[in-house]
Order: sequence, then C-alpha cells, then structure tokens
Amino acid sequence: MDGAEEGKKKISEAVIRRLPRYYRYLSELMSRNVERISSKELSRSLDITASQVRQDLNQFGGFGQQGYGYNVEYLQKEIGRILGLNRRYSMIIVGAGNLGRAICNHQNFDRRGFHIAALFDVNPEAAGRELNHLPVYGMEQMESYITEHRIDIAALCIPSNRAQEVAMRLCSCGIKGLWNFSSIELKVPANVKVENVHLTESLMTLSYAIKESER
Amino acid sequence: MDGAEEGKKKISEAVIRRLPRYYRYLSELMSRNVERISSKELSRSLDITASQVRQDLNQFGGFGQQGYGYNVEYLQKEIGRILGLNRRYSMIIVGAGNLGRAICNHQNFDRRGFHIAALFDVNPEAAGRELNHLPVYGMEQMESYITEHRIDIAALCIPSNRAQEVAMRLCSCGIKGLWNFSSIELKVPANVKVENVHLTESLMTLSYAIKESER
DNA sequence: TAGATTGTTAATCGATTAACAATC
DNA sequence: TAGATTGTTAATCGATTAACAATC
Repeated sequence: MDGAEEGKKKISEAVIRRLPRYYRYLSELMSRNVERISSKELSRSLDITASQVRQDLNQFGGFGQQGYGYNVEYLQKEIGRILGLNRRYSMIIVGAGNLGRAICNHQNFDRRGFHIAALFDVNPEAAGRELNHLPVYGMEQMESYITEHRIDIAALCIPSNRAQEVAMRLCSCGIKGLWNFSSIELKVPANVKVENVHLTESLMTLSYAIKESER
Repeated sequence: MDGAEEGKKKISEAVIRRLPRYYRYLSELMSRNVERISSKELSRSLDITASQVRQDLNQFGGFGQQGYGYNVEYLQKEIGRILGLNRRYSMIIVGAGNLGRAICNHQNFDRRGFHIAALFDVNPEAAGRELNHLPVYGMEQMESYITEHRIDIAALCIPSNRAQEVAMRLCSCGIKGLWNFSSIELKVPANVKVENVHLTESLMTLSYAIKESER
C-alpha cells in the first residue's frame, strides 16, 4: 500500500475529449435497443481506430469481454460516471444577451444533469424579469446567489472586456467551473476549471480549411 | 522544379488551432500600439513555449528577425492571410431558433470578414420576417438562395435529427463549409469542410475536470 | 562589437497504431 | 472446440521541447 491505488495515471486530454463522443453514440445505440457492440463497430461509426477505442477504454479499466465486445448499457453508464454525469450540477448564466438566452433555452443540458438555475445581467431592465421560466437577477446579487444555491458552474456570456473581472468575482465565491463563451483566455485560480467555447476561433479554423481546399 | 515548390508540408491541426489565438493576441497588441514582440513574450502571454511559438510560425516561413523578434502588424497580417481572413465569406444561418438568432446578432463575425446574409427556418411564421435587419426565408428557398448569392458557409443551428438531411441539401448546392452546432457528426463529401461546435460535449468535458479536481 | 533573438536541427516525450496472447 | 474480440505490450509515428549556430 505505497500509494499506488487510486486513479493516478494522468489521463490525457485527447482521451477525455473523445469520451463524450463515445457517450453520445452509446446513448444513441441504447435508444435503438442495441445490446452489444465491438470496438471494431465503434471504430467504424466514430472514425477512430478499433485499437484506439480499446486503448481509450482501458485507461479506465476493462469494460469489455473477449469474444463478445462491450455491453452498450454498461459501457454508457461507466463512461457517464467517468465524465461525472452521474450527478447533477447547478449552473447559472451570466449575461442574458442572445447567447445567454440561447443556452438557457437549450433542452439537452438539463437532460444530461446540468440544471440551469438563474441568469444574471447588468441591464437593470432585464433583471427582475423571467426568461424561459428562469429568474433574471442583477449582477450585484450574483455572489450571494451562488453561495446560497451552491452553484457549481457559470456560463460566461458577457462581452470580452468584462469577462476577466466577472470571472474573478465568480471564483471568489466558490464556483467550480467556468464555461467561457467570451473570446479571451481567462486567468483563474487552479481550483477553478475553465472550458472555452471560442466561436470566432472556430470560424477562423473553418476559414482555413476552406481556403486550403480551394488551392 | 520537381513539384517541391508550393505549400506542401501538411500542417497539423494542432498548429492550425493555435493560429487564431496568435491572431487574436496580435490584434490586441496592435490596438495597444505595440510594435514588436518576441517569441518569449508571446509564450508568456499565451501559455505556449517560446520554442513552440517559433516552430509554429516557421511552418509558414520566417516572419521574424534575429535579435529583434516579430513585427506585430506584419505578423498579424500574415497569420490572417494564412487563416484565409484576407477575404470575405458569405454565410447563412439555417435554423432561426435561439442559437441561430444569437449567432446572427454577434458583432465580431462580420468584423472578421464573415458576412451573414440571411437566415432560413422551417417555421413559416418565422419566415418572411426580419431578424436583426436580416431576412428570414423558408427552407424551400435555401438552395436557390445559396446558388444566387454565392454563399460560402452555412451555420447549422437546427435540431440534430434533421441536421444530416439538411447538410446534404447544403452540400448539393455548392456550400464550402458547414459550421455545425447540432450534436451529431455530419457525413459530407470531402470537398465540404465541417467545423463542429459541440456544446454538450464541451460541457461534459468541464464536468470531468470538475469531478477530477474534487478528488 | 556585444546582446538579443530568430530559424532550424536534434532529442525527448507522448499519442496512435499494430500485433498477438489471453479468454470468453 | 472454433471463432471472435478483448486487454495489453511493443512499434511507430508525430508533436513538443531543447539547444545552438546564424544573424540582425
């Protein structure tokens, strides 16, 4: 017992980013009542080599069975557990502009365990109203709300020039994760996790691909 | 002259995905009237090693000068050119729901050369109206509009179960790139480029990171 | 000239793919 | 038992980092 037990081997980000894809596809298979699947079939559907599928899954332990493959329902549940989807998260949306509203209207998040509790906005005439049955509060109430309602995640849907400052406020009251839609790189304490959705960068990457294919 | 001239060495996706970050930071430096920057300074601001910065930039040629560093304005322009930002793209948004509307209201895309021309929606009562001064048409007019207005890019903001079918329609009338916000993996001809924005997957990755940091 | 910093080659590290023995 | 397919080790490939000569 020299500390070699619990999940130590650092899992690479490349692997982690593939897990949601497996998860989604397995969920789809479940809804089609498919019971078992082999790494080879998975590989065909997901454009990943069978070898990599097995390598990926074995980072977390043996979920399959020789000669049989993987049980779809079991594997889906296990990957869900690995991703932390076996519990619920409370989320707020900061910035009730178009993007904030689009996210709060998105059905799928709640289904996956991400419960949106409220929105916050600087605009006093937005505050006090409701959006999609969710309350909209002024920014000054943000800290106390997070503490009282034990909010885990904040989606940052505000202009880039205010994002860093608001991020720091969120970090200071115990938020665990920031879902950052602003176009800047946030600097936050190590205990707060940031996931970026950089739309403009995404579009530029597409632009590059189009340009290349035209040559 | 045995065909060893023009841009052959295939640039890796990892490099391409870093280019927009350089571009954005250099744009910021320009607005602050910074004239020159070294790979070391870039590395500090972008959390990339100086060695990698130089390696990345030299994939495309020597943009710097020994003992001096890089000229900010020149480098920004060159990276823009590499990304294909030195021209304008015409874009339509398919699906005028919350997400589609959020994107059409986003200021930054047009600034970077991505001009949104119109929206399309199945809902007949959405069609015919205007959104943010942009026309909304019914889906049946999509193909002819794309051809007539030489549309380059379509942002797919429709439910996942209809995404593949609509994608095929878009491909068949000469679209060059799909910006896919639906949660499925699109199958398209090789000449059409797809850039995915998988929001649910992004959120699951954040969930994983939070779970890990709590252990 | 001395100092700084690039461009580029070589070394290292990590991720992907191939192969195959284990076993259901 | 024969066939299928995993788990896992070894080989390959590619990306990142280190080092340093070139040169502004």
